[in-house]
Amino acid sequence: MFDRDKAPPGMGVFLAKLLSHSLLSTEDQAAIAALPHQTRHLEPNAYILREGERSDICPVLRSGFAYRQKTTPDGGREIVAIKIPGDPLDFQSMYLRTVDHNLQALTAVELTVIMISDFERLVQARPAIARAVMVDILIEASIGRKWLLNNGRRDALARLAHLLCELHFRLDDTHWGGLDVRKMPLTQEQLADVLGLTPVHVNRTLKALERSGSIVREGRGIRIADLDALIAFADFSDLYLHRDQS
Amino acid sequence: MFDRDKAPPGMGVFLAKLLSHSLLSTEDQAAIAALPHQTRHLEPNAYILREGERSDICPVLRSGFAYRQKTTPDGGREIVAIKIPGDPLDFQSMYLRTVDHNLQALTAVELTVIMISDFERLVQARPAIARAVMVDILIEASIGRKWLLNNGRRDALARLAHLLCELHFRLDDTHWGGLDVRKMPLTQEQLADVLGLTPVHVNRTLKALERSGSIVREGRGIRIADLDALIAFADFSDLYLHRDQS
DNA sequence: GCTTGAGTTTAACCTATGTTAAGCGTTGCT
DNA sequence: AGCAACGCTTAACATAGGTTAAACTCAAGC
Repeated sequence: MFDRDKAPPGMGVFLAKLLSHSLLSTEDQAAIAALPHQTRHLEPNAYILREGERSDICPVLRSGFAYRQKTTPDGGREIVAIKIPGDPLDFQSMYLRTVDHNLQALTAVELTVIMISDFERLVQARPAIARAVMVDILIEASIGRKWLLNNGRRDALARLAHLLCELHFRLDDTHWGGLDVRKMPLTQEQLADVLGLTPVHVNRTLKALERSGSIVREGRGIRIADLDALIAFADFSDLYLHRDQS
Repeated sequence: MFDRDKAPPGMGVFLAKLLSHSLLSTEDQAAIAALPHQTRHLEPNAYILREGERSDICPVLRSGFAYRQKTTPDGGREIVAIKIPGDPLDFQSMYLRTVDHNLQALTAVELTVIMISDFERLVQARPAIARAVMVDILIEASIGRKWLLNNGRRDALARLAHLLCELHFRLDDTHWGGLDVRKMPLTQEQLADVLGLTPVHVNRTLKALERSGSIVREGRGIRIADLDALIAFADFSDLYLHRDQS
């Protein structure tokens, strides 16, 4: 799904992501591109942030996937957000003292790491960038509300279909070509942790979706075979993704 | 729980709320207090915002309770946020074109209504206020993540106990004295819509909590009788409320 | 080309929560 | 006072999804 070699250098994907929902002047864009930053590579499941920590970096996902996760004391885990290439991973620490969830690499990952202090200066100097940050945060919150609705009130089939639709459209936006690909980044166990189900039931539900013809599974990958059918199962509408801010 | 007559006039509760998590200079506070605004009274269940709408107002909850709500086409409803006196109800429309959920009065409600354009001017002129807005938004998002964890991975008892703890501490912050009161604002049906359960099961679970001695029910109200027990059931920690930004 | 281990699949059985439906307060209205 | 209406309670029954456990697949390393 994601080809590391094709990732634009430096801030490229990040800029593309911000531009997908916000307008930024050439100067704003140049200011972002000029930010001092480091690149970091992480293995799958490596922690980027831990709950309770304080963070002074602003990591951006240059390639690969990541997720936010919270756990219960008895070992339950819930994935509360999935982040795709281009996504900023933590604006929150600019404003709140402690991190309230764990942030982990889902796949092998390349991070662009900016110092919070540098980014803060940028945000203070450039209202359009401050605005883009807000928009990004608000869209993630909107996705969270949608997940809350789905996990609370829809059955396993609808939830799974909805998640696949969401990933499809989100990947579409940043021009990675949607989810019709070999490399589904989530294992069935991780899908279960997103949807609030067990891996066993995710397996059953995937089979049901496949039987319906809306998806095809190729090895461990999932390909959307009939997006309209999937949208129907999910009652999917992309309103909550706020893809229309231009 | 809330006594309308004791509400400070104008922007009082709103200021108190912002000050509970952010530092604002006397000038910032004065600028907020000086904002042109209207007062509106609404009946329980009245809509404040509807999904799909565009909004040009920034409503603040001066008294009473409100909730954000989303529905499925087959009539399922999920409450995705509960707002208490002092809470700003919609900063989002300053940044996003359309509203992605419904916002309704839970009880009878007094709103302080500011024009978005006025508030926007304030935010642009005063970085500390912009910051306070961000903090408020981020804390709501953090609460959403916690709900996602609870609804996905904990049983009915833990979820209900957790919600009661949360309301207790949130009401504590804005000095309404916590939740040991006669007037629980949520009906059992509404509790069910928060927790992703059915009203029948909420009833069973309330009885179980009462049998355990951690709560006492007086008429339709709930009083917390043993906060520590409730905290234990819920595995509650207030970290996610970010009550420590001072 | 064998082994290993992570991930998937399947099956049999279990339970927390949902469903339906009826009866029971309170509260507020006339 | 009497009556709606809304919310609460209870019970009997149903089921989506959980649990456990074993077997299977297949890519990666040796």
